[in-house]
Amino acid sequence: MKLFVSTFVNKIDKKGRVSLPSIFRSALPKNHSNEIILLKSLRKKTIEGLSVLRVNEIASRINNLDFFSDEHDDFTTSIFSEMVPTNLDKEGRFLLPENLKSFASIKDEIAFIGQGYFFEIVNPKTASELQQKSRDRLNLNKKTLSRILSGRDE
Amino acid sequence: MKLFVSTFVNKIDKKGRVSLPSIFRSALPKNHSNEIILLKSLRKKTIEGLSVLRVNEIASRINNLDFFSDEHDDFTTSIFSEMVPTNLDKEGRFLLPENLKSFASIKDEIAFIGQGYFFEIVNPKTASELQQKSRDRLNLNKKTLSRILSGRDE
DNA sequence: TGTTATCCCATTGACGCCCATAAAATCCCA
DNA sequence: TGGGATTTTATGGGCGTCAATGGGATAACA
Repeated sequence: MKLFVSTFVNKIDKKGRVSLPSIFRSALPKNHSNEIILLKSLRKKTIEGLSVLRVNEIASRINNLDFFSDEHDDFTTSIFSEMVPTNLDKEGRFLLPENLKSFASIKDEIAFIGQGYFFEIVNPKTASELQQKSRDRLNLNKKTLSRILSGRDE
Repeated sequence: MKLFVSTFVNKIDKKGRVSLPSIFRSALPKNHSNEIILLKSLRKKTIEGLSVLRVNEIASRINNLDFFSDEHDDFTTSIFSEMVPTNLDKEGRFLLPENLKSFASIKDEIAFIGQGYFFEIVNPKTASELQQKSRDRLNLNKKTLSRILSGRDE
């Protein structure tokens, strides 16, 4: 499946390396199968993990914005300038830079949260909190919930 | 039949494996005939079993939501991050992860309840309770029942 | 030349593959 | 249509493979 799904908790070793979960690795595009891009989330204290493919999509969306708008500048600054391209080693591990670790309050264990077209990196406790809160909010909004899950288009 | 119908109770062996009932296996799409996706139900303490096909449908519905809405985030988190893609072995068995077992109070026997386009996984006692409740509710609402069964659309 | 990143090899445990068997379902033919 | 023969299904268990992790050694870099 070419989607990032499921949740995994892995350890950070003494050298600062973490394994990207195997099924996330297999969701990366074949021609960039050992490259991911890390980015501080704009809305939460989490790190987003993106494939090269995804970054290109984001780039083209930004490209469609008016080039001279403030919005355009804000996006290019907040997003492109903050991206951290990262390579996986032969075993599928990568290094999480210190500033990103502290941004997401990550110490020695890290949770990978599949979000479909990208994934989130947080500390494990935050992961289950985020999941619980999302479920609670959806249950308050049953109409939408059943529309999505049942397939009725309205 | 390309539908999940009927109810079955199977055992979980020492290694944690369960057979997916044969006719459920034959309801899986041919190109993903040994892959199912497990998902905690958003409404009940049960597990839903989905085919890849079904997951793709759900994914595309989520994709149609406003990309920057909180609702979108809640869905990607509640659904993508909690999906458990699972492969069947050559004998048609799969592993039910511990956290899902405890979520649905499953020990060493599990009931598969056909739901048409997906199936439910619960413990056998819950299965018969659920079935009885559904029947009771339908009987209280005979008008709807006959509308559905006769095919009149209103 | 000290620090950081990558390679390479080892270990461990989980999972998938293979083979076996008994019970159940299906077939088949008189 | 009955009942034995054959196939399929559910289940059990051994074993090899792969993923996650650890750590020494080498290479890149500043």
